[in-house]
Amino acid sequence: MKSYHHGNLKQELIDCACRLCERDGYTKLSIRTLAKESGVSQTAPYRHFETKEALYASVAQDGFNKLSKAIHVNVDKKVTKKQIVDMAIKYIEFGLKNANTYDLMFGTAVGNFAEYPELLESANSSYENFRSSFSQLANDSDEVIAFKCITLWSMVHGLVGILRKAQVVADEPMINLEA
Amino acid sequence: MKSYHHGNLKQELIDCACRLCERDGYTKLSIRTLAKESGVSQTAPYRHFETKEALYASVAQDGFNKLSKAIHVNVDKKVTKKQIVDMAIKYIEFGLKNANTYDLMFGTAVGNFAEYPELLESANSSYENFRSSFSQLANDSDEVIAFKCITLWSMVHGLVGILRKAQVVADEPMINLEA
DNA sequence: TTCTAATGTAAGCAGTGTAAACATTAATGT
DNA sequence: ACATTAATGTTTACACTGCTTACATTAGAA
Repeated sequence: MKSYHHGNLKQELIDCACRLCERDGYTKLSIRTLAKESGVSQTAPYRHFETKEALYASVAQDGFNKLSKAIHVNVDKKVTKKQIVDMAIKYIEFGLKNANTYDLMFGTAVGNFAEYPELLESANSSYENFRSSFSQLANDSDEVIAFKCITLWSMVHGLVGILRKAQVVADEPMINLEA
Repeated sequence: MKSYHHGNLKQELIDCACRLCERDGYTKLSIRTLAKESGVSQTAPYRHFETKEALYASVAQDGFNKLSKAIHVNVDKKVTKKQIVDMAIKYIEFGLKNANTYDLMFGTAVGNFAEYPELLESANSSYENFRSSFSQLANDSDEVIAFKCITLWSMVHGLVGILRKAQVVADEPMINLEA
């Protein structure tokens, strides 16, 4: 006894897409299977996502929101070096533990964030986490803060990529975060 | 007056794939259009590439070979810091100028390099360029050399990713390599 | 209660990767 | 020189994809 209207389809599609993207990688995701999973016709998702890229954008947005939570630092008080290092480690852990979602966030599947304002805001908000932490670390100019951001971000982002690739190439992890 | 056999199909497919992948991104490439481009039936490519991933592997391999050339340093004599910095810059330039190919080399499109021995060798050879440069820079232990490699590689690899993403987000390049 | 916008369905198009059966030719062994 | 075999090409077809169009149902506003 289910009604014609689903009631909460959009959110259910997003949740399901997040799950499947992280499990199998976003390339394996099809709108049809997603619709089937939600017990709805194969074209119903198009009422909520104009294109597949728009769906990807929602998954990526969810990823940035989770990333923000994972690396969040209390910036009301002064921030210590240790907290910055902690943030870096949390970032790397996030990248490795949510590898497939991470690809969606930093890959080319979503071509232009500006087309998805909510995604853009979530992404910028993640960056703001970085920025405000550095601004509470020392009395730096905006330029220096930006430079420190880019430096650390490049390091952790690059490390995530390299570690994953090294795993593929060497068939065993170079660094074990559990240890 | 063309013969039944093409004569040089495999290499022509690779060349064409490299061109199209770099121009449009590897997701836009289809085996059928590739076949059409070479004036051959749509299933002919399968005589030379078992799967599409195998074709990607060839494109990625070509990318690693070009990367090796781009960052190559003469390691017969001692290597200077300036040469290392030059290498880093060349690497970043390569990543930004061959962005789509770079995705194929460091993304997840080719899942396991070990399945493509030639690709694996080209990739390892690129790494060896890094390693041997550092080994001619100072009298370091293998561990220290490896650490320096990972550090620099993470930096440049991460920077390539971040700069590209920032371009997407900010709609204008943060750093202009031409300047 | 009527009208409209939101949300669902059905059918179908053009394109995809790839498998299977068959055709042609180059290479090889006697 | 000729028969055999392996390499390389073609045809046909299947199951799947993103997405469009036309239509059905229903929730909420007038």
